[in-house]
Amino acid sequence: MKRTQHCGELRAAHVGQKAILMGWVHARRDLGGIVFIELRDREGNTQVVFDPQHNKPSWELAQSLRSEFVVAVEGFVRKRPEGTQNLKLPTGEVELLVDHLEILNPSETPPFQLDETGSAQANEELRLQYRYLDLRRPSMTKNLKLRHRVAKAARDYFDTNGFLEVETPILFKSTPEGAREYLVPSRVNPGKFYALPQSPQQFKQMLMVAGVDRYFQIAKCFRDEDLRADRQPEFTQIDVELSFITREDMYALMEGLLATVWLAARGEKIPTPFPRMQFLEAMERFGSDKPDTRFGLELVDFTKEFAQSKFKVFRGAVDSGGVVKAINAKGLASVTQGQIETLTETAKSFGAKGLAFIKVEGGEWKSPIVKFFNDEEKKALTEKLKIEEGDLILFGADKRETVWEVLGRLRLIIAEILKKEGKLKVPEDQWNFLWVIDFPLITYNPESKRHVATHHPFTSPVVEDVPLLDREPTKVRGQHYDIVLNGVELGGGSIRIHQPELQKKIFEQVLQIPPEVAQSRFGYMLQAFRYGAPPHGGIALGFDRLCAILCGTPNIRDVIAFPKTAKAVDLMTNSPSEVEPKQLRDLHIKLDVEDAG
RNA sequence: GGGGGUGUAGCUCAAUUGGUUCAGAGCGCUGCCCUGUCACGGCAGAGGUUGCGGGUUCGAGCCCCGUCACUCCCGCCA
Repeated sequence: MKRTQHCGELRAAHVGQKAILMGWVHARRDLGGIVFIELRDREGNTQVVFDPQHNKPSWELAQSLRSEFVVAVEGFVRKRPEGTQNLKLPTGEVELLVDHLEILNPSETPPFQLDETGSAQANEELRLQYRYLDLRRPSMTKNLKLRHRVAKAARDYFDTNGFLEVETPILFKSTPEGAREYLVPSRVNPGKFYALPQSPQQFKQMLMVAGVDRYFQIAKCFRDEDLRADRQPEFTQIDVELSFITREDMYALMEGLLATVWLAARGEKIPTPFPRMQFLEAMERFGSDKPDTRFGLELVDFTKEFAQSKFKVFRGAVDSGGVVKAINAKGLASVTQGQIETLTETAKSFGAKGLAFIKVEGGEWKSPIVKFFNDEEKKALTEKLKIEEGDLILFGADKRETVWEVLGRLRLIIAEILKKEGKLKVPEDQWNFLWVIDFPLITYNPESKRHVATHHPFTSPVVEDVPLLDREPTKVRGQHYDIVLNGVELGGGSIRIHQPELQKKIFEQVLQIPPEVAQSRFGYMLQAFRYGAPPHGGIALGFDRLCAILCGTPNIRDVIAFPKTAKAVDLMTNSPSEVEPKQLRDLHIKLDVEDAG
């Protein structure tokens, strides 16, 4: 038997034709005299009918069918009797009357039910253990398909625009800057290791030196860091690099890509060009470099107003060079003491000394601090925060970075609370794309007491800021850009340094990497740049995150066929696992762990 | 490394303050009945070391300690 159609294909137009379908028994409805089977494959469901008056042997065999049996059915397509059409199914106008049934493979009773209309979904641990069953569920199949369509649209887009897809090595060199790497021991080079790439960054820059001009890759990347709902140890990036471009070229290119992808995946037109926001503005208004601009709750500055305040906490912050900012949590005066405590704890965990607040209730400001405010200060607050009955005002007064961080986090928490209480609507299908630009090239890290690259050390400074590199490196802006969507960092990139002297200066003078270390890690790069490296720049988008957003799930595991748990374990294959002593001997590795197997 | 949540039947969950619903419901599963169902229906039935180990108590699914797994967050992710 050879399959003639898939299970989502038959329509009224096929009525009268012979058809052979193959698939899984999705549901069995045995009415005693007549048996209905809903047959499922990747493309959909079709009702097949076993009628003893039509074909007795098939009907008899159909008694033994159970969930998830794999079967082939041969029969003819007929219109369902009047009144029995199922408008919920695309194939619901017709059914297949079976002449011949073949059980290709029986199935044990699945550990969880695969239908999605009935009982609630099984927990994720079980789903991951039996991922091959979980992926049969139509909602997961839908995610796999959407992911494919996005990848296909991206490939076509890049192809149309003159890009070459080039694969880069998975076995790479260890470069301990940045994320922790997965190491791979080399058998033929005892004691030496490869590392799996955190990204193809250095290779794609070498491809530019190689004259590839326009490169892209849908690239696997690896980071041995702790996981999150939106972070897996191995993940996929849409990786892009071009020669002879400016930032403006990059914005237009990526806007075109995302518009293409949204059209392909969701059939939606998204407006381009995307708005742009400077890093400083994002931090001042939203307390985040990836602001969700779908709702307000913006940070409002009161540094000037409280510079002479009698309230010592605010005045002290201003006197020592800090800022005073506030947000109005509209309608949250109903906040409980417990919630205030939680918010205060959150604020403290991000470096605040406390959390000053005002509840506006019953026409008065209820707050332990309001007695310190004079009329002018109250007036400024009322006007700039548009204070009304029922509002809750939260303050941050500290170093400006601390206030950004604290109020930025509180803003998101408050939005969640307001959403739950129905006081704030954040549309899920509104797409607020945003370029965040003009990041500082260099950030001072107080813990290591040295300057670090905000993005990565290959990012080119803004040309007119280069003279500041020696005197005030943190004032230098980088030619870096992030693409943000609804508060999620979709990706980022930069125009790169292509001059060997400037690159060497960044490594050695600014980032204080010892020359011999810079030479051993990046020497080949500095050398390559001496052989006519074109000006170039690139970007990388988080492909899993992109797909998750398009699928409407907050969890990237839902768009990855075989993801790992929060402890980086694959529950289906039980990896990682112990290895044979011989394997370790071959690799010249001795273990130093308790309970080693 | 730290903090929060969860763990009871194959699955999803319930079980008032520790004590007459000390193990229950729906779905699934098994058997029987049923010729137009599509969340089919009806009848009957099987199925439990309440994650694991300890402790407190006259008595623990519930309280305490430890541990394991999953999950969310912080740190981390150039």
